[in-house]
Amino acid sequence: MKEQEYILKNANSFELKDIFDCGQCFRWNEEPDGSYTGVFKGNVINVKKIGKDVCFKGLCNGNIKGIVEDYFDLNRDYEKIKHTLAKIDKNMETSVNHGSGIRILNQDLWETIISFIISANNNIPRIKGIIERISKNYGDKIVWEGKEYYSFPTAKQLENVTVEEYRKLGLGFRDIRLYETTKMILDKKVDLEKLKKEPNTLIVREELLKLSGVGPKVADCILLFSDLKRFDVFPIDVWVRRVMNDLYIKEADETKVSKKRIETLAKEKFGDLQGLAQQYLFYWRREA
DNA sequence: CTGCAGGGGTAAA
DNA sequence: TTTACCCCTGCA
Repeated sequence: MKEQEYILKNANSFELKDIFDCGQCFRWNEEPDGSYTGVFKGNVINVKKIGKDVCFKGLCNGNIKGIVEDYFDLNRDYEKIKHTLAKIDKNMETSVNHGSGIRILNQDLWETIISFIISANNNIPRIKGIIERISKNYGDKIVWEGKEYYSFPTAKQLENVTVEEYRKLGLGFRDIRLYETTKMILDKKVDLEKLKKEPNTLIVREELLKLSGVGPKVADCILLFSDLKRFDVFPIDVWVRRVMNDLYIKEADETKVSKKRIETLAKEKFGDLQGLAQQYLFYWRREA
């Protein structure tokens, strides 16, 4: 672990609030100076926006430039993506403008699976608290600038954690799901390394659905927000259902709209960019 | 202060 | 297709 710094000059499509508040991640916290500090893949990084430049600094287990280029998806042309989406219709133009600084992070697959299992029927403050407690109890301590941080535990580190211990950390009915999924992954009933190599999104999705606590919505979130990085998925939660109904379907009762109908609509409207479209729409609607 | 609905879904009936 | 599920928060 080495203290390092990297400055990305003249960044476009990169706003801290948009990236960290758009619902994709749970381990970034705002500092008094407006920067954010987070722990990912064993690194502790602080990100600060200075004018149009982005300053990354922290403790890294490799070269910081490579690490943040990968994690923050810096090599993808978001300007082009936004332009394409904004041309679809007025709604997309508005939502893309609202979340113009969004980047879809390449988060660790294992951590993303566990995090989104915890997210089921739950709210963000509580999800963040649970993940923090899991990390503090079972992850590795990292000290940087006098403060303690904890890496997200590996599957191996959770191997002997009991359902009761999870319950004490506030997981509620998700305790058994975490326990079973950890076991399935350790036993390679679902092989995460194989998943990363599988090009067919539908096959990966089927595999993820085998995990306890992973249903359609959580599976799609994992596909989109982890380093599996699939944009041809459309996670449908209450907010996305709401925004899609308000903009395009206009049923009196949005809960009556079938998932199938929303999925079909998303595919024909947004095609292979539907995952990104979902994120702009979701973020826009939730903040409205 | 007590009571109760509901939250970024899943699994079982 | 409907319902219960743990825990916390907001609000009547």
